[in-house]
Amino acid sequence: MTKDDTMTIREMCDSFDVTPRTLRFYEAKELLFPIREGNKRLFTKRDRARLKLILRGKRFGFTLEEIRELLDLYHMDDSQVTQLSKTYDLALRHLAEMEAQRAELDEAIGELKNQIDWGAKELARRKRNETAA
Amino acid sequence: MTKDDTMTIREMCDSFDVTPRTLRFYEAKELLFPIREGNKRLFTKRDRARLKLILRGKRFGFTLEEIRELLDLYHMDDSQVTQLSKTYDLALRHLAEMEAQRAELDEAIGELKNQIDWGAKELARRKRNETAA
DNA sequence: GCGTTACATTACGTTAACGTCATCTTTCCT
DNA sequence: AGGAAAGATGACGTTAACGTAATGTAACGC
Repeated sequence: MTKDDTMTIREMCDSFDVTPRTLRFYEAKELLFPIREGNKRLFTKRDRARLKLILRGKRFGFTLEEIRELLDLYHMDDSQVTQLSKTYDLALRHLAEMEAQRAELDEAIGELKNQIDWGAKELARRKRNETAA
Repeated sequence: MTKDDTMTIREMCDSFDVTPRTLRFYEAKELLFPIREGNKRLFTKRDRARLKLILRGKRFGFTLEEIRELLDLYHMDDSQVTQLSKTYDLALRHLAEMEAQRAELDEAIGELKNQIDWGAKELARRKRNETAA
């Protein structure tokens, strides 16, 4: 990482385990805004923060478009505050969605554990029978 | 639902809020196994249980292929127990993945709440300034 | 000087998960 | 009988999120 706190595309790829194509794609979709030095991209701290959120959002099953809208909340400067309340509503909806997701995840984990217990017993039973035979 | 506990494709669609195309697609992918009466599909209780799990899995971001493998654990009869330990391992991996997902989800919810609080304060500040002006 | 990286742009290809016709039976109603 | 209604099959279309190949250029090592 250079002294001016920017990273090349390769450094970004190594840090976040993504391909160059992905970063260029995200720029085209206006999720990232690397500055240019000549024609080379330089990714700022802001880009890195955004990318972290993008990758997290993806793991939760949000689309890039949904993520793009949410990112505005995290990186809003004074000049954009006009849109704040709209974004604020969006964030609340996402929060509700995520908490519902967590509730269902808890339930699913419980059920899966039950099945695994059943599987464990089943394995034990088979072993007994083998030994007995 | 008929007396023999089966449902037509339409009843399934209404119950689970999916399209006929989706159910036929899942059958083609061997996720569901409706029986046939003439050429009409009849979905059993087992199909309904599987569909519920399929839709849940999708909400958690699993692919249909991943889900298909997991379904075997939930619907294993004695004749299939040979593959049990393989499926058991798979289930354990999925469980680990889901618990990791929950941990990250908790963190993300926390951060999002912070941002929302910031947004709420920002809105309040703007309102004060408007009133003051 | 010049070859090898490192990066760029352009453009066509790919996979998953269905959507959307178009065209046929089967069945039920009047 | 005859015409909707429900369901089936087959095939092509669509979107998201990149992959991949072709081609071009700028800087760096020796």
